[in-house]
Amino acid sequence: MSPRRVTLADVAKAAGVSRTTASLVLSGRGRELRISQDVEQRVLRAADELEYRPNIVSVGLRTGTSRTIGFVSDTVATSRLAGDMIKGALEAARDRGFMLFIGETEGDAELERLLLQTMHDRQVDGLILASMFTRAIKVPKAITAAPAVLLNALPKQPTPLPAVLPDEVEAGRRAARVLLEAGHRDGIHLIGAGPGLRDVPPESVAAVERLVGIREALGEAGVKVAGARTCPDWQPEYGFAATRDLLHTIRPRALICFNDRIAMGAYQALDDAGLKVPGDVSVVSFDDHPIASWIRPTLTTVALPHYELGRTAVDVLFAEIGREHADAERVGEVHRVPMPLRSRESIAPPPAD
Amino acid sequence: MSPRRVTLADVAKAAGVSRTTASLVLSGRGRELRISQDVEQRVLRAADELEYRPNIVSVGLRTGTSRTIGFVSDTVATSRLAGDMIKGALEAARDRGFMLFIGETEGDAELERLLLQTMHDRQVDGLILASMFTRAIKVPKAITAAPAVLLNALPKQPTPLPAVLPDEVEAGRRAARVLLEAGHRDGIHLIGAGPGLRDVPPESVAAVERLVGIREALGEAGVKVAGARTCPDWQPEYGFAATRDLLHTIRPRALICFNDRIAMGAYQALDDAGLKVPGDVSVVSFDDHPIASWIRPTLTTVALPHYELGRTAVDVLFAEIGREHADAERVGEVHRVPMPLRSRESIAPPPAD
DNA sequence: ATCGGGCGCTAACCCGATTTAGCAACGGAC
DNA sequence: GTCCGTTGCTAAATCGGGTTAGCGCCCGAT
Repeated sequence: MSPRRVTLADVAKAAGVSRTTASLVLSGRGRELRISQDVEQRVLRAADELEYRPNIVSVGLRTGTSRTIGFVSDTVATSRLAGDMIKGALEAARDRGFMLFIGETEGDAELERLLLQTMHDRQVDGLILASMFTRAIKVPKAITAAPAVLLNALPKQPTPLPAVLPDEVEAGRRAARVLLEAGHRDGIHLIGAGPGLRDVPPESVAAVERLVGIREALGEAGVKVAGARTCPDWQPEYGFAATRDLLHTIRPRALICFNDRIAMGAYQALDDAGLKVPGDVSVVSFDDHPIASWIRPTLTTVALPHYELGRTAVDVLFAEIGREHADAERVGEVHRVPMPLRSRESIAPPPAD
Repeated sequence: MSPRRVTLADVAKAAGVSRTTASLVLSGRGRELRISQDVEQRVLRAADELEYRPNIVSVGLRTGTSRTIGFVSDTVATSRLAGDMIKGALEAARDRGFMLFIGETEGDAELERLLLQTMHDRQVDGLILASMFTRAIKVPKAITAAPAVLLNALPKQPTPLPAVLPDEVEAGRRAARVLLEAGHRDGIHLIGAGPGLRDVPPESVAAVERLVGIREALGEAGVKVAGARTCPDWQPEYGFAATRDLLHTIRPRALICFNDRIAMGAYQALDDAGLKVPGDVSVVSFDDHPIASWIRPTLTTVALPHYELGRTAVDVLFAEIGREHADAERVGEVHRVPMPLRSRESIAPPPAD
């Protein structure tokens, strides 16, 4: 159907030189290997006229490199939350002329093994092992065959793999400070986790770290958390239930919700109770999910920098690929990506009594 | 760092046969080419013991096939809406031992050209050209080098490429019928598009087709659309504004919103006006965006079958790959994937006057 | 004894590039 | 005139498989 691809041999013939010479010129090593200007020009012109493009599969076979990286996740591509992570990785890879293989394991270890194998069969130059939610994962043994980076995940056992994560602790501080700066000192309640560092959903690294940051910032200001309700899952209905229950006992001045979906549930409960955001109650949250700008009033939230996370993972991976010798003893550094604050309408000074 | 991969030569040596023989046995052609049981067993055992896995890059070079398909979209991976499309494609491809290259063009034709080229350089066996929103696209010339399928997109000019699309017309009928079945005959208003077929956002195929279906189903029942408001963009704020304006003039009995984000805005406007869903006003919508089950009352909506769309695209693509000769004269069929109704709480019989 | 034919396997070429080793031609020094 | 060093290029091996053509062997038939 399509005309045969132009190969290096075609270019060489058109330029009247050997394949070797054509290869040398096109790989830029012509100068150092004393190819004459004349020949160089002929090769370049021929390649240009024939619209020659090297067959990457062939190069891959010879050099063992494929200009491809594998992006393996539990459910990142799928989940609508972290699509930007892929986008960041995609663009960073593209900047270097690399393509991305995408694979999903859905948490299945066997599937993960198979997927990593398939990627190695295709000679990927590196791997990004991503998790939808920040959490500690068991690093599969099969991964050691190529440079790799953990994205949004921490290794359960120490490994030489670097990890890229959002700076959740600083995010927690940031959320707390927003309230402090608006003048809040009393009646600050947490919805989703806390008050203790063990009162968190299982496996949620983000919960613990956000909590640490919140308590740190409030503590420095001499402010105490007035109360906290955990949610078994960070979904709107649990945020709604937790807030409704809270309102039965007390009237808060401000809520720190552990994510935007919880905040959405909280909005509904506040609305039911006839309380206005932010006039009666200020709300700050985390993630910057799209709904944060859809609900009314729009929600102030500390954003998960998905795009930057993806980009950073690729950058770190390329540093890893560039590294000469993998040192099995080395413990991978942890790169923290800042979580920016998105200031919107849900915060006001506390109501005068 | 990692020990060298086991190659076919290693297996052959371990089994005490030639590479040819090993290749024949492992590709299953041993029987027809009269390899003895004994040798066959030796080769299989050696391959097993050495954990031999064929190098797909090498196979690709020889056979011109890469067991890989390219998924090129404007912003599908990115956008949180259609991640399931990728998931469906991913799983369907995996079922056949294929991997997915992901690429995004962001609507840039030059980027698209480059991306398709890069994919061809990697010998992809087929391409899926996907669009975030259903729309007519200009099919790039570069695509003809491999079998391809349009996903969620229609070609502007006739092409031999098949297309996979959601069945929006039937979805429109379905939405209308839900209201009819609940007893609604009057006061049905459209938010987002209509009443005329030209009253739609630019380039939106979905709007036109949904509208066709809605008018068809209502028409068959002898019911007239009471009114309609277009929205320049299908976002919550426009749905809110359109509904608020509508409520200034009239009190509707039911709303057909053209997507869930518009419906979310409509909910807010109804709430502001003190109207209850579904007691005062029933609401039906399209897409089954996650918020449809987050807002209260939960929203009845006709779902975009993203997962199925992705799967179907891959299935159609494989049929295309299997096809012997590409017939340039053929006009690609259009495959319509049903949009299922998600019945929730937002519909009730019209209030008794 | 010779020939023909089926059986069981392998040598050798191919895919499209990179890379190593080395060859021919030329010029200058002795 | 010989030797040596440069210059400018190429033959050939290589990556890891798939595939074609055909080789040796044994057996039965002539």
